[in-house]
Amino acid sequence: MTVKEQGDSVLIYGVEYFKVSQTFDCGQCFRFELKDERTASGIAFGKEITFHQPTDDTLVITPCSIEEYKSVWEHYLGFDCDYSDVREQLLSARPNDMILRKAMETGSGIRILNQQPWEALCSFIISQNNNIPRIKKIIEALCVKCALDSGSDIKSFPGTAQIISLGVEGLRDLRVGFRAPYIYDAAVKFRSGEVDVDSIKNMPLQDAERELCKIKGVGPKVAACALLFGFEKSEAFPIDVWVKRVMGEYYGDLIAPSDFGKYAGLAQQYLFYHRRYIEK
DNA sequence: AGCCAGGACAAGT
DNA sequence: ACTTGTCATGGC
Repeated sequence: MTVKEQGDSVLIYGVEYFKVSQTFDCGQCFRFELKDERTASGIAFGKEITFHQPTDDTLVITPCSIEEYKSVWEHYLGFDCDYSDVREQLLSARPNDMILRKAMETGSGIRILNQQPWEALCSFIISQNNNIPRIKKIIEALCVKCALDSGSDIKSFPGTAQIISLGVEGLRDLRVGFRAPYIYDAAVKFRSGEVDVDSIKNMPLQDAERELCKIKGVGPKVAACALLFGFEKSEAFPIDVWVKRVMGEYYGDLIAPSDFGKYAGLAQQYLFYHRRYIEK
């Protein structure tokens, strides 16, 4: 991939295995909207940003400098990862898996985003027993409320301190329902360091999961999502209702996450996307 | 109108 | 160790 600066944008050429539409509309992040099939706008890392893909192998990031791309967006987008190599490793882990092959085709433009740990965890606590449109709505309301309270002009994802000052009742007012004490407990444990981001990143998967599950309202599924999307755990494998369907219908429950190897999380995302795609 | 949603938890087998 | 009811809310 080659990168160059042009005006207030960064242009990237030689993009592979990436589609704005699939990556930002596959249920892994909740703060981006598709303006059209080739454009997504939203907020991440406290910055308003637009990703536009005029052709399949070109990406335009606005506003952005080369330095910002290198320090923020390259890793966020997973552009520092060789997807043709990763996909080969997936295929060699499952040489005769025609379902996975098919799913890798339909979702070939999905990349796992590297989101900020706290945002990922908090978002997926909100996601439990909830649907994607409403998850987005709640997160937006939360960000608007906190931006208002702090007098910020940009709706950054609120930090743990802001969540704590909202309090459980303040969270309830945002219609998060029974998740209010969960979000609050997560903020407290993150802030105190009882749950520590850096040490979790350095733990093996099962230990990391156990750490996150010390938070009230965080179970195996929410933990797996946070680990995959926010803690760079490529082997984390979230099992929600859709993936459960896939595993039952296609594999007859005769498969385990570890069968997909080191990049099980990406396989999961392909399968999740494919199964929901078929439904529509 | 009623079922369901990127679940977790407590209580009951 | 598995099942079941409950939780708050609104999208479809």
